[in-house]
Amino acid sequence: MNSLGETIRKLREDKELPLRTVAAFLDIDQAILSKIERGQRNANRKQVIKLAEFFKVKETDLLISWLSDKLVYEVADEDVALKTLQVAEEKVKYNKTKRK
Amino acid sequence: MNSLGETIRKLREDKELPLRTVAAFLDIDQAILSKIERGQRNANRKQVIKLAEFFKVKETDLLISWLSDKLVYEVADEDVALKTLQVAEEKVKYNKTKRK
DNA sequence: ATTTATTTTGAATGATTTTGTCAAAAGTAC
DNA sequence: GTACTTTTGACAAAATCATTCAAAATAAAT
Repeated sequence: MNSLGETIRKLREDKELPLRTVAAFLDIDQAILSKIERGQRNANRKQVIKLAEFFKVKETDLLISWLSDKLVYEVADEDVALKTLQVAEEKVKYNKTKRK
Repeated sequence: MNSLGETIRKLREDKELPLRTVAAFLDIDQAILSKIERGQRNANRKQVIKLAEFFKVKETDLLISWLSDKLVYEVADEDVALKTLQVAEEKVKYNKTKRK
């Protein structure tokens, strides 16, 4: 249930790699990676995919972690956060059946 | 389970009001309202609140509808959409307990 | 069917947000 | 202390988003 940032920081530290190394692989400045790891910046899809490749973890897992972070952020200061997520879920389910 | 746009279009048509009238109340161009009703543009919070006032419906209901639309949009083309929403839900729940 | 009212579209513009770079400051380990 | 890593914040470029406007399309009324 960790954020993407926490997840990749742990992966990186377990391998004892500096930000520099991972950032180079992603082709971004290490400052950005630092911010991503601490949840100060959002990664983009390409970066998430490359991170999965780099750390050899399931791409889908990382994508879900990343996307759900974005959703949580979007409803963060709403007291209707939970309700909103539940309604969104129903809408997605409904769209699924509807589409063809 | 309707989108915000569908909801307010119905409200407006039931009262047989032109876009112009509602748009004037919101202090926006009618073109924008037209787009909002058809889901081509996102409303902002202030507009949603004014819409609730105008149509005399529960502000919270409209806000949830609006916010959930945004979430659905964000995960729309993901095949992990549902999973993502569920994970987001867990994260929100977790944050709730954590935050004192 | 012509006129009138309403709605939709899209191009242009402006504002805001996002994304990134860089260099200096802060922190860690030796 | 020095060397290395991480964090910070100012700044610029790019991308996204909101808005306006006028014209085109649609619908309604007579």
